[in-house]
Amino acid sequence: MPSFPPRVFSGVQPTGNLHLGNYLGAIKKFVALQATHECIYCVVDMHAITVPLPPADLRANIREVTAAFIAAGIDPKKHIVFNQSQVAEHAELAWVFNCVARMGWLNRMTQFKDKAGKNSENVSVGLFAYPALMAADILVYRATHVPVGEDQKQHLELSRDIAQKFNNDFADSIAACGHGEAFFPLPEPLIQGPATRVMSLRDGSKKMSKSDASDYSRLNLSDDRDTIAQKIRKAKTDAEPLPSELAGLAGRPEADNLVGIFAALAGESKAEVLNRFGGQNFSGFKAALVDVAVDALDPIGAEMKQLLKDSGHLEAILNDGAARAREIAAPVMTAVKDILGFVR
RNA sequence: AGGGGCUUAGCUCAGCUGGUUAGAGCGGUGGUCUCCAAAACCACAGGUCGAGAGUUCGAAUCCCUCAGCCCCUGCCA
Repeated sequence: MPSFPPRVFSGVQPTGNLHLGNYLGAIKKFVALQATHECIYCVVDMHAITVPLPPADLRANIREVTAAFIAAGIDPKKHIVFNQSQVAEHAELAWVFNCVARMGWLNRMTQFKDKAGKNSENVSVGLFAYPALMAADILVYRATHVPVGEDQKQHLELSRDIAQKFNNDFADSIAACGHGEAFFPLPEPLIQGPATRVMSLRDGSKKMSKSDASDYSRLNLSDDRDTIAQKIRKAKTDAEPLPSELAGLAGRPEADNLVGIFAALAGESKAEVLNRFGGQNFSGFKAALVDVAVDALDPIGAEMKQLLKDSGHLEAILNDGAARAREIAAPVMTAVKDILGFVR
């Protein structure tokens, strides 16, 4: 396998309010990677329409995710921030990958099975083909590293399968076109730091989700400080005081979750947090948690509000990012056409 | 395309042969309780009954048209 220059790609779907899970699980990591990698961060609006979404909502959500990227500290000048639909090469390569991927591979995707549920006959073809578009998102930049959460790992593995099958099926043509042994890298997951799986504030066994019926289940990036405080105060706990040791969190999902959130926001380990709060009541711990949560989230929310006031500025950022993304994607797509045998 | 079935609260569904302010469970919101929560209890909110037209004193319920979805049988590629 030849080596490819390192490049990070990741995307966030503009499908609803961004919450703490999105921030700790993705955006915060995107920010950190800027220091060490060339990064491309994409608002994947084409993925958002695999499920019904009113156009006005989609438009607003794209701006919101963009604002969150910037507010959280992503630098759109040094790196690339854009929305997917502006770079047609994503769709173009996705079609090619639809023809590389096998039905059987996609049938195994647990996220599809979850989302489709018993309505599997009634969901869009796009939802089924989603992983092929995701593979195209990554590989149209020949990205080598993808920061993903646990839930996206299976999709990334599929991207690797697609890249490998493409390299394999067209090996002769790839070599003949002067690309050596492999045209696409096999993108690797970047799962760094403690696994920050943020759970619902109402049920420690469920992931924090934008679709939960109760807004008390999540901390939104747009929540003001009073809302953050109220949600934490109402968060589910249990009857015991906090343990002093990590082992004491076993079987206590809600306590574990709150400690995990505290640790992630304060930049400490869970053990350090327990060292400090072990033996204390929840009311005291929650008060401290409100402080760290407000310190971490309120500035981002405030900056987002500012940015959202000027949609022209946000669009300029997206347009500029799209133009620079296209410069990378277009030659890759041209090479793919040559490899496949398309006449141009 | 033809035949059959379905469409009632956020979700799952009741509403018999037309009759007063359309219900339940779950979920949601508020309250009591609790170190904060949970559980429990109390209260509240939310539906133009898929859309439109019609019969009738009166339609979720009957007739017609349309749409969406599901199943079966075909047709085209």
